Amino acid sequence: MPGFGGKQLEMDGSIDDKSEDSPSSSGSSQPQNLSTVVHTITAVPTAIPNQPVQVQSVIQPTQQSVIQAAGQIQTVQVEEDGEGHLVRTDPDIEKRREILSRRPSYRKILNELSSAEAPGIAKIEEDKEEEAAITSIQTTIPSYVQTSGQYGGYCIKEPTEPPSHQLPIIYGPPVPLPPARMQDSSKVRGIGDASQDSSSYKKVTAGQTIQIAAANQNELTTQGLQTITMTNAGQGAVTAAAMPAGTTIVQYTQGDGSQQFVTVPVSISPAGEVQAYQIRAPSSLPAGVVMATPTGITSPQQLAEESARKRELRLMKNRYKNREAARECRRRKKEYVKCLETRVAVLEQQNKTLIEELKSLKELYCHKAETE
DNA sequence: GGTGGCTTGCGTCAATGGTT
DNA sequence: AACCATTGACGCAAGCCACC
Repeated sequence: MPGFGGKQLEMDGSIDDKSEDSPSSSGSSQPQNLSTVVHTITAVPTAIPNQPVQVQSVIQPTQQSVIQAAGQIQTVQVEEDGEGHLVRTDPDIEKRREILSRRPSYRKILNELSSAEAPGIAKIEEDKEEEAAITSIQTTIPSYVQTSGQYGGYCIKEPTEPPSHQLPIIYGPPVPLPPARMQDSSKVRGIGDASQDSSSYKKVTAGQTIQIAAANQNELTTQGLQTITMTNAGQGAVTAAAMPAGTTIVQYTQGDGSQQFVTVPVSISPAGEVQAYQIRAPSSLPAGVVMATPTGITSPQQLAEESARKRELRLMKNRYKNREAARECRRRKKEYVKCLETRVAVLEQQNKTLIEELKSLKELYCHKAETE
């Protein structure tokens, strides 16, 4: 961190470099979120021992500024000029202001701390290379496809971290599992949170017929879906679970035997018929996820259902990535907290040392005064 | 043993700001 | 505008510990 090793102020860089009484004379050029300037005044001795203090005169508490902006504290160097003014010596003030205008991230903060502070503190690493090398995700076949048992749903195993562009995302409804399998419930996630009402999910048992008709047959042969062949109910491989808001997850088997799922807004008639929908695979969706768009939506209810379906699709898309992101975020946060704790320990130790030094100097002074 | 409180970690969603 | 990265908030589950 720039400024370590010298007399430091924790501030946002908005100290006026020369003005006497109006430290905010440069405020007009500051980002708007720096408006909450705290004119608390304190000095922070450097955390790095053996570094020369650059300010010769003792800076009184009233001459120092701590300015917090957007939750981020920046440390800069200042020196006192001959007239008792604080003069900032940090050369790239503008850069700092730019940085401060952004939302702080644990990665940035910790990296700044690490780069300038203790060499022992490791930087938060960028994305590891091995993550890009992982290419597959294990999936298990839905239990209600594998067996004719009473429990529907399927498990998703994620032993590795596939890159998003290769992720064959497979989603499914919440799974009511027998007690013996509930021990693994943390790995069983479906569309919607487990906390959501699963009563609206229903299983279409083998033997029922589900027809999904494409408005344009070419729609099924675009965007990498050339190999799709639906297995029909006669093979017992087509299942559907009605989602909230009238959408439905349809699972089917491709020609190569792999499982695929389609979310469609479906109203299944008592006769088991399904309305016709366009099926397409937008490029924005991960591999393995196709989107079905109902044709001729007119009523507000249908619009609401459509928006709910779109929302679910969006959440589907983001779920896996965000899971990984949350892990990383938590890891960075922990590292950041550890770093802060280390820094606190260093500063406490230094404070002790300074107090001792002050004591001995006082004693020396008193002793000298007595002898004179 | 079992029960309740606490901590920790995880997955998910939403909000926000940056990037393309 | 759409997409992406980051992070706070929330709920849940598991582990731990003290207490009964």
